[in-house]
Amino acid sequence: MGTETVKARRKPRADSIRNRELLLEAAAHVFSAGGPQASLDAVARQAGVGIGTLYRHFPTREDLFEAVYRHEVDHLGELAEELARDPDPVEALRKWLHANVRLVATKKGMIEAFQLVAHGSTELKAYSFERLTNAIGLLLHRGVAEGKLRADIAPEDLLRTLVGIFYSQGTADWQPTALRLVDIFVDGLRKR
Amino acid sequence: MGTETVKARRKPRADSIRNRELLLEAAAHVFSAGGPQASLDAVARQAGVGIGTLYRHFPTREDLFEAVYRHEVDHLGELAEELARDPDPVEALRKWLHANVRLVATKKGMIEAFQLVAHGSTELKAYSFERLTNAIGLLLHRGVAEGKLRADIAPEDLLRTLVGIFYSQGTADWQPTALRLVDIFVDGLRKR
DNA sequence: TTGATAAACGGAGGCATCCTCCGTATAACT
DNA sequence: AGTTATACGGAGGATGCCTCCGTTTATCAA
Repeated sequence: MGTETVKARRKPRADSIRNRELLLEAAAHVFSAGGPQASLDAVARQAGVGIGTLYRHFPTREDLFEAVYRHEVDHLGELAEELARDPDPVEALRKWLHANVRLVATKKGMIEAFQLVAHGSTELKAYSFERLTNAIGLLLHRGVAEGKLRADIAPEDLLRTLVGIFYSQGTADWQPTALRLVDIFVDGLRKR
Repeated sequence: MGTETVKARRKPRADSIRNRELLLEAAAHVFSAGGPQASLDAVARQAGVGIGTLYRHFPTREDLFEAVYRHEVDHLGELAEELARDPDPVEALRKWLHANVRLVATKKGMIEAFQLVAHGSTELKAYSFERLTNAIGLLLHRGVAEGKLRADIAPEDLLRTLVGIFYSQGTADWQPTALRLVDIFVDGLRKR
């Protein structure tokens, strides 16, 4: 009795971690261009790894979708932390929102993939919502503290507005409009 | 000058028309079970025609989706015209709404396909909306004329309510709930 | 360092699906 | 009954899916 049940686990191999990263970047690229039904062989090729490696990391297409999505959300979160050190808080907020527009524009094919996977995982939705809300909160907070932004808007509201701007837009050539709407909105947030 | 520019076109071949119909029915069946990514070979097999015939009628998968959708909408329209001759107008309305629930339930896989194609064709959306609104109007009108139904509801409102009932339902086992909601609603429409 | 070994890698291969192409069949017309 | 426009079927080459396993390599203990 009382045998060692906790296996002393090795730390993950460096190549494994690296390949996972390569795959996520390649997948974002390929799905952006080809939509959700793009070839997984193409993803592996783009990443420069074997197809077996792809399947080991992401057994199903949905697993890959989900991981890519998380990855992108995390990127936005990190970008917010970076921009939080920008000297001009209003400009920082504007930049971050623009990054969102650019992301959605570039990754149009990916969005469809997300809609497919989002149906399943509410956990994923909750995670994204929280992560993005925090990112916005970070940027808003500084602006308010420095007296440059109005204090009466919650991060959730801003996020929902952003989503609304994306959602209401049709397919073609919506990007300039979305950027304009974002600018107008940010301008409205400015404290006079 | 003035040469005959209008070619005297033969009337379409009977087998062509028949095969088209067979394909649409087979497609509804196969997509219902297998979702939007179901094999087109399977559709042709189910219809009992060659794969070449399928591709001649519907060059792309989306063409097939769209045609199947139109076909189903037309079915609902025809059903409404049939039910309009039912002696009991309230019962007729109830039957028609139930047919809608059953359609959506049976053709769950198809719904996903529609969402994919609906993004593209607003023309299709407009067509469906009009056709279904007319169907409802037909059924409502008789009930109102005979003093069996309240007069203060527009066909569009009923259609939107129906869509709402479908949309708000989750995935599993929603059908009984939807039927119950429809019944409650129809009961509410009854003139006391 | 140097094995030992758990962990990860690559890609061949078998099977499914896609879609084109063209020889054959047949319905519509005369 | 003959002609011809039109449609049919399905073989076949290309591509994609996913598993399986022999090979490679990073980690760890000595």
